[in-house]
Parts: sequence; structure tokens; C-alpha cells
Amino acid sequence: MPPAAPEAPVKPPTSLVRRARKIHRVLAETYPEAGCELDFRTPFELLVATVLSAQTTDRRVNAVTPALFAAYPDAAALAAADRTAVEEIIRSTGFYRAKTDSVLGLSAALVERYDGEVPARLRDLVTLPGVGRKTANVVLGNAFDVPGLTVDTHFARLVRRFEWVDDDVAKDPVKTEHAVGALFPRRDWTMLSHRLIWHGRRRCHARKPACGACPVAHWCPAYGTGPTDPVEAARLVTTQGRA
DNA sequence: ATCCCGAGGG
DNA sequence: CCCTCTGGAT
Repeated sequence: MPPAAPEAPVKPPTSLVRRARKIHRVLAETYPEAGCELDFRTPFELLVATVLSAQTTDRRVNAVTPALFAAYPDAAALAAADRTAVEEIIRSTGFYRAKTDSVLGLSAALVERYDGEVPARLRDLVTLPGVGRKTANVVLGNAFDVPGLTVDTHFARLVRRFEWVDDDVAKDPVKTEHAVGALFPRRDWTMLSHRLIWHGRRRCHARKPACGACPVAHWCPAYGTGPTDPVEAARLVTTQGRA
């Protein structure tokens, strides 16, 4: 019997699909307002804002992007910008030198290779400097209507705790994307990402998850297996678990 | 101290 | 796989 093709698509077991979709349904009810929190008007603005959002909060990015886009409304303008001026505008978002390199570089690449327009394909987006798979999928999912899973640290941690993927898969964002993508219809991918990430930020923290206030504890294989945060859980419960 | 919805480089 | 890049909020 010949060995299976290396990347042959594996159909996930029905029980896993049902378990995963149940959790997604509950998360959708728990976080009805989940979505992209970056302010943007164009794909270009979202692309730049997403690059700036690395290792910072969306709120801090939203505080600087109005000034940034007023001065540099498109790729051509930002590509021609003075580096120091951009650094000053985005300084408060952290990593500002690397981020300035990225946004100037990606703007130049957009002008040179895409006539200043943001491409709506993953394989094009990830060739831009400072744009990785996560950033690319944020732009695809929120600025274009292209479904994409945004596998960030929260997403990876949660799908591991839910045991939607094996531990070795969870360590690899691309494998994670494919494995989780196989559990859900494409149209759910973008909102699934938002809901997982919101849940990761609000309850299912890395160190001490608030399992006592968790809406999906009943379906979580990791429930009761690790350290939890009773104080945070109590706070979330008494505040009606409001996001 | 610790954490933030990352990406690139060695 | 490791490291670095950075300021601000808590």
C-alpha cells in the first residue's frame, strides 16, 4: 500500500467538528460585538494600522492613525514621507523604528509593484515588508471580503486548549490555520478569529484563565486542568460578564 | 514586573 | 529555535 500523500487533506472527525462549532456558537452569543477594533477607511489604512498594532493595543494605534493618514493619505504619500516625521507620529505605539521601516517599505513596494493599491491576495500581501500572515489575513478579512483566519497568540493558545489541534500543530501558525479552517465553513473564518481572540483577551488568559466566568467551560477539555484566576472570574461574573 | 490581536533575522 | 525591536498601561 503506497504511503499517503504528504499534504493530503484530512477530513476531521465529525465529533470534533460538532464540538468546535458548539463553542463558536456560544462565543458568538457571548461577544456579539466582536470585530475589528482598528479605525480605517481604506484597505491601505487598515494595512498600515495593522502593522502598527503589533505588540500594542488597538486603542493606542487609533490614537495616532488620524494624524498619520491626514499627513499621508495613501501609499505614494507615505512612501515619500520623511522618516523622522513618521517616527514622531507613531512613536507611542512602540517598536517605532522597525514599524517606520515597515510602513515606508510596504508603501514603496505598493507603489512599485501594485500601482499603489493594496493587493487582495494573501500571497501578494505577505511579500510586503513588515507584513506577515497574521497581518495579511486581518486585511483580507476586514478590508476585503476574503475569509481568513488570523492566527495570533490568543488564537493559537485557545485552539490548543480546546484541542481542536494537536500541540505540535498549534506551534505552527500555518498548520493551525489549515487544521482549524477544515472545521468551519469559509464564511465563518473571519468572525471565528475575532471571537476566539476576544475570548482569549477577556477570559482565557495565558497564565491564569478566568475559568469560573467562562461561557464555554462545559465544552473545554482544559477546564480544571491548570491554574485559574478566581478573582478575575468573580469580577467578570459580577459585572454580568460584560465585554 | 508583566503584558500588549507580530515580524524579521540569526 | 532563539533573539530583538519599544512605549505605555496596569
